[in-house]
Amino acid sequence: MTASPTDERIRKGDRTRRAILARATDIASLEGLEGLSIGRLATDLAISKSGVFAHFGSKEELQLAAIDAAVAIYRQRVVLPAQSEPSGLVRLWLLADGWLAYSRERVFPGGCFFFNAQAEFDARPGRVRDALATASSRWHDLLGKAAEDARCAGDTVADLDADQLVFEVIAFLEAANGTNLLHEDGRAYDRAATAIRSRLLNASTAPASLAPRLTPRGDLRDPAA
Amino acid sequence: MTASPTDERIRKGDRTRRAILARATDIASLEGLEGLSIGRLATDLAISKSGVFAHFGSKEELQLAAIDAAVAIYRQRVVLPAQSEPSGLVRLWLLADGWLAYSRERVFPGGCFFFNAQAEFDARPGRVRDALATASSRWHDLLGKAAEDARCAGDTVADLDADQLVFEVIAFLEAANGTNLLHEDGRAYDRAATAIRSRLLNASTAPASLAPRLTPRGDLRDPAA
DNA sequence: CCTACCGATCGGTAGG
DNA sequence: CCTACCGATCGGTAGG
Repeated sequence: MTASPTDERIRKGDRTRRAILARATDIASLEGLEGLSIGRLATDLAISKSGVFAHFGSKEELQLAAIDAAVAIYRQRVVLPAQSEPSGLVRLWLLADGWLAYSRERVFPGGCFFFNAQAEFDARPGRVRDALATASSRWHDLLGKAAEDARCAGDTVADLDADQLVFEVIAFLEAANGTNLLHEDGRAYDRAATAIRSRLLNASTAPASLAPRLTPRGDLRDPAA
Repeated sequence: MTASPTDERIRKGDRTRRAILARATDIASLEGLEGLSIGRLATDLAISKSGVFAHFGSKEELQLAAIDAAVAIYRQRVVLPAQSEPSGLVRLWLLADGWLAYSRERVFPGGCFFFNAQAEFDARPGRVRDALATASSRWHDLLGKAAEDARCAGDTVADLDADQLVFEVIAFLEAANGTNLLHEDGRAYDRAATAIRSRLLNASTAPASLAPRLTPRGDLRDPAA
């Protein structure tokens, strides 16, 4: 069976929707989710304003769809690569190091999509803020689970405060992103990696054997360097 | 000599300007420096739009004036109270603890003015971004000077990396502000205070005598509690 | 500080 | 997906 004209039309609609969202997440990372305007998206993509509008129905729905799209990219880029790692502390490191690469390599041109969106909406009640808070909680929980796994496996000091550790790790990630963007200072990523490595070794019961596994991403991709 | 009509008019103009900027910094902390609109300021203050406009000449100048006003409040509230402290490490603590109080007590209703403004402008070149980068650098330098003072006085380990310590302290402050705003979680401030205290004690050559001086602000104001 | 106005852009709608 | 349109609001100006 060949594709029907209806299938074709649906597929084309999906492609347009994806193109809109790709542009929307980029713009939002640079100028904010509120700075995102339907008219500008239309101009950039050379379609009509109402053509963009029809895909979402309101600006708020567009913002929510952009958040979903950004979550999917984040999952692919930061979360998935670390999921097969069995050791909690090493998984925590891979997640953190993957996040630093995600920020440094400008997967979104304005730096971490969520960093900007959260600062923008943290004082504005509504569905957008709720969606951002949920995404943030999931990320916290993912790191928290890795820390708890490590503790249950006896890889950390018995009285490890997993929430405190996660708070500190995330603080370093966001500070690296923010400092790098505002001051164009690449050392911020090194400072964050140093701080996180130090915290993980401090929590570990076997720092000597953990240390060589906390290598930066670049070393893994290019072992000859 | 009594005040001339001209003096009177100048004084009234100053009062209006101050009222505009007080409102402007509050709005900007909640909705961003770009979300700040001249028309809305005029409505809120019950004066005409061009009346607001005349004080600044452009929206960018209004934004720059709002940053200056926020810097003055920040100085008064966070920087000055710690300046008389002779010990570098204790001064660093007082600055950090004062910052947490400034965020927690919502000196600006949307949390730290600079946290929001920096996330908003860190990817937009221009005078506003430059002013924010300068303010950020001054804050970094102020904390860095306190750390260097401590090191020169022999209060820290000899090979202390002052920039690394400052990076970590600021990371904890901003994470506390962001987490508290997005999740309405007061524990974020305790986590930041715990983390900073731990870092300072770790850097100190005399942690046992330093520890009792790293008390939270509330304890100082109400010793009976 | 005011009124009155400008062109541009905003989100959103009607009708196709 | 389109054209054509709506009221509201934006930053900014003219003239006082």
